[in-house]
This record gives sequence, structure tokens and C-alpha cells, in this order.
Amino acid sequence: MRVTREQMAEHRQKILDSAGKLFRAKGFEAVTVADVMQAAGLTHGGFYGHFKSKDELIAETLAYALKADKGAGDLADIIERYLSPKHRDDLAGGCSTGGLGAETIRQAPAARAAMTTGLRETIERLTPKVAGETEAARRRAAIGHWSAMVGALVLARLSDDLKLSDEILSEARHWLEQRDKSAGRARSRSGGKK
Amino acid sequence: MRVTREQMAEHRQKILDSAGKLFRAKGFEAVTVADVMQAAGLTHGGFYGHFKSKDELIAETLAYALKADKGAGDLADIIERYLSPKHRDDLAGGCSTGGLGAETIRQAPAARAAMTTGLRETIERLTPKVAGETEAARRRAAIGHWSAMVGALVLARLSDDLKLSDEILSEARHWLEQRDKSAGRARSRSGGKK
DNA sequence: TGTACATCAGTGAACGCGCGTTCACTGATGTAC
DNA sequence: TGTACATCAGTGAACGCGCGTTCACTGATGTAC
Repeated sequence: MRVTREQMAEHRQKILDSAGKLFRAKGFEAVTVADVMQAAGLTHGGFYGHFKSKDELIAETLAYALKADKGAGDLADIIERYLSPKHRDDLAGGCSTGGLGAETIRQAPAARAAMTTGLRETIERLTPKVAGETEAARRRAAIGHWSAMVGALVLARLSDDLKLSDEILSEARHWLEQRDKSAGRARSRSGGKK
Repeated sequence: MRVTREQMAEHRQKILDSAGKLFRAKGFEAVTVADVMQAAGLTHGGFYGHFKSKDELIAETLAYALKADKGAGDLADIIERYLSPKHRDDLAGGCSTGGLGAETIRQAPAARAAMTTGLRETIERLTPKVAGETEAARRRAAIGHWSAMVGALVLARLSDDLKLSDEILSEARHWLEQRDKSAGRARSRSGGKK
């Protein structure tokens, strides 16, 4: 049942997509190679024609998923989307850093490397969006915002009390928005350029 | 080889201590019941005299560990300790929320309940320590600070580049300290009580 | 306080299951002529 | 363009291992008298 090279490339992509969703929903260890292959519409034996091992799948899935994670819009839009109940409840389709970052700490070096690349890109993408007088101040604010966003998402997902969970999301959101506004005022007051 | 009731209680505590360290260091799934019992100086068969299942051990370990997690000192002390390279590098002895929070999202209800209790207590413990004019503003700031602390710890541990990791810790720390100071100034300017 | 016996915490072999991985096989694809 | 054959993506049974859990046993503890 050989397939065309084109189909094989599609299969590979389907495997990475399915793995991404399953890993984010259930974590790396609770998802089996057979689960991933079934979700991709294939049988488990063929897996090793695409990847050397489950560890390699994890690393490539992260690299693939993080490439797609792009926050469009201005800072307030990004924060509002990230800290929304919808995102909190969408494990499978949500942010890979928020859903798998903590678990990746204990994964093989290649997986951590993929996450580190994603982390660096996210900080760089947020830096021009936050308020701050200097490039260094903006980079610091980007790190602060991203930390708070990831942390608040994890804490909101952790809570088994919906009221507390909603509170964490909305208070973290307002707290960040207040902060960015006051930093913006400081910038214009002092006549920061741009 | 029956032991005294006193010794049995000590064994139970030893198991919870060992489990806490191992879970924080390696995650729930990578640690076996036999690992925990060996670390506690016992054999694996005796485990089920203390706990009904590994799931129950996880829930009780979290409840036990979170009771001990108390941040002493003022806000700046707590932040400085939490976001120190020493804490980042001390997986086994570090904060259980930072080390296991994200994984607990997918654990059994009892484990999530233990974490939720710990989360509530942490927010309440931080609330009087942060700057803010009203109780609501302080609670919001407590949620914001705790989110950023947990998030920054996770991101710093995730990075395989020590320079980036150190930068995340120190920039998140300074960002939070700046923020608390400016909220403090706002409070004194407006004559906030206490 | 001392003795006899029931209790039960801990031991370590064993069980059953599920997982990652391998492998002989199939049959459509790709290629050489 | 058509044919013959080598290649190789995918299949599904099987392997080996490690894990959570069980269980018959041991021998010190706790208790009844």
C-alpha cells in the first residue's frame, strides 16, 4: 500500500497536527503512538517510517506547532484572546507554550530547544507591542507580560472552581492592561521618541 | 515486620516527602510507586497499606506539600527568592505550583482540588503584601504577581539557554518590583489608608 | 508484670496490562528500458 | 507510450519491558487475661 511522495508528506503533516492536538489536550505521556496514528487515519506500525521515536515526534511536533502560534493584532487584542475563557477551555487548540511548556522542561534536549526558539520569538514579537521608553524597557515588559499570560492561563486551567478561574483570567487581563497604559503615559510624559 | 503505630505514621510522612521531591523533579508519570517507596526506605509492596492508589498518593502529596509552601517576608523578598536562579535550579525542593501545576490540570479531581486550595491560599497570602488602594486592587495585583511569578519560573526552567533563562528571571523580577512601587506611589499620592 | 495469641505493617514474588518498537508482508508507486 | 521489476509506505501481529497492583507470607506489635 505504498502511497505517492506527495501523500506521504501530507500524512506526515497530519501526524504532526494530530499529535499537537492530542499532546496539548492530554500531555506527552498520556498520548500513545497508536493514538496519534489513529487520529491521523493511519495504523501505528507506519509511524517509524516517519519518525525515529516518540521523542523525535515530540520535538518535531513542538517545532511545528510553535511556528504556527502567532499573535496578531495589538497588545490588548492578544491579551484578551489569550486570557479568554474560550482559550482556557480549548486545550487541544490552544497555546503550546501554555499547555505543554511545563512538561517540556523534563523532555529530551531537542524538545526543549524547540520551545526555547518559540520563547525567544514570542518575546521578540511582543517587544514592539508593549509600552516602554527604551528598547530594553520594552523587552522587559514583553518578558513580564508573557510570563503573566502563561502563568495566568495555567492557574486558570488548574482551578476546579469556575468562579476563581474566571476571576484569575479577568483580573490578570485588567492588571496587564492597566500596567501597559501607565507605562504608556510615562513614556509620553517624558517625551519618549516614536 | 510489623512496626509501631508511631513508626507507621513516620513512614507515611516519609513517603509523602519523598513523593513530593520526586514528583517535582520528574513529574507524576515518570515517577513509579517503587521509586517513591525506595526513596522512603521501604519496599513497594507496602505502599497499598498507606494509600489506595497512585492517584491518591498524588492528591495527598500535593495537599501535604502545598501546606508547607509559605512565603515569608515582604513582597520584594518573596519575589526575589521565587525568581532566583537557585529556585529555578531546585526542581525537587521548589514550589509545587510552579513545578507541578500545569501537569495537575490533567490529574484526577482530588489532585486539582488540592491545588485549587493552595492557589486560593497563595492569593490570599499575597493580597495584603502588594500595593493597591482598595482590597479589590490588592487582590488583583496579587493575582497578577502570582501569575507572573509562576509563568516566569516555568519559562526560565524551559529555556535551554542559560543567558535567556537568567534574563527572564531578572527582568521579570525588576518588572514586578517597578510595578509594585508605582502602584505604591499611586496609593500614597491619593492618600490611601494604611 | 508476665504470657499466649491475634493482628497487621512490611516483604518480595507474581500478575496482567499497555506501551514503544520491530518485523514479515502487501501492493501501489516509481523507474529503467 | 508501454512493460517489467525494484522500491518502499503502510499494515497488523508480535515482542519485550516496565508499570500499577495483588497476594501469601513473616515476624514484631499490641492486647487479653
